[in-house]
Amino acid sequence: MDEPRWLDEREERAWRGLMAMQVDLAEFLDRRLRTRSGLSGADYEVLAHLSEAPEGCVRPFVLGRHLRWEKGRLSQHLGRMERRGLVTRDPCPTDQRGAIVAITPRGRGLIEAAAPQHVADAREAVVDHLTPDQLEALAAIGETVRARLAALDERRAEP
Amino acid sequence: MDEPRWLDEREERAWRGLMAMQVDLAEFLDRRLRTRSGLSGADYEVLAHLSEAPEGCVRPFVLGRHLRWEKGRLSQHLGRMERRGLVTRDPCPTDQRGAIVAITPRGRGLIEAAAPQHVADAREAVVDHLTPDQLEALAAIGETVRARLAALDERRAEP
DNA sequence: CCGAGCTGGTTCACACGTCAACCAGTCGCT
DNA sequence: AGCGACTGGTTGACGTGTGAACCAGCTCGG
Repeated sequence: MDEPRWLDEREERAWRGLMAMQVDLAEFLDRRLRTRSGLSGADYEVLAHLSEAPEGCVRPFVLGRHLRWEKGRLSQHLGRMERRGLVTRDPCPTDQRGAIVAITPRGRGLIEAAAPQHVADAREAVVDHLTPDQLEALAAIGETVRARLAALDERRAEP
Repeated sequence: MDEPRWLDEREERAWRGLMAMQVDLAEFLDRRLRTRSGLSGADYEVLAHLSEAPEGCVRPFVLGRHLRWEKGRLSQHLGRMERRGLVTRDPCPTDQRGAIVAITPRGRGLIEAAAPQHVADAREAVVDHLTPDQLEALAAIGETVRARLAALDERRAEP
């Protein structure tokens, strides 16, 4: 276990580049979203899902599965969004313990205004400045890494 | 402004891949660090910088510049780290208003144990599973994106 | 039909980040 | 020397994420 195998120069550049890009990009996107639309990244994801759902309403646990959020987080975030009038929560008629979240007109208005802006941000920061080859490479890398992480997660789940 | 220009399929794959990888990877690294070393990502970065400094001590504002953290954040985080005995804060002899942060033996022990683990995590999740070409591509992409973000930031700074 | 266990949700305590206000010490200009 | 601007740092309010405890309703085997 005391055989570190440090990164060589190429690996170091790639790794540091990835980490730095990750931080800067997340910060940029979140700030843009927040200042232009008054939404956080989390708000955006919730509203995006909700706006695509038929009738604009979903059971929270379904939302949680898609977003891969813990239920506590989701519950709290929905509470805040409800307070801001982006979303409503009503008791579910078919399951007495459950709820049903619906997007409000206000929420829909915000997400519909925010979405094109967000895409423009993605273009401005990343997409429009990479070559087709780089886009392909990025997609492949994302694929690979996510597969690795999923495998590592599974192995942890069933010892 | 109502000309969205949505992403085509290639762009969409790359963008979604990047976003998903970003979330999963951050979560993975942070969890590994936390469960194996009891350190958060933020702790790790602070201790890494401190352990590389001569004498193991630095002025907070220097630390802040390198990490690109806001000063409030840094101050609070150092407070928490001090409470946990990872770090000490003493008044600076040459500047009466300032402080000087030093890593404790306990902090040094933790970071020295954590660092090889962290590199191993980086390998396990990413580095070891990409080809040299992909590593090059990743470095170049990171470079490009960071340059873009820096340019966008500058433009905001001086209208 | 009834109790054990599961599931959907909420809540609490805590760690963390941002922003703005604030304080004291330092610097620069006259 | 003195005053205003700047700088290093702390603090408080608030939004957000994690983990665990908790509760009510559902479900399934005996």
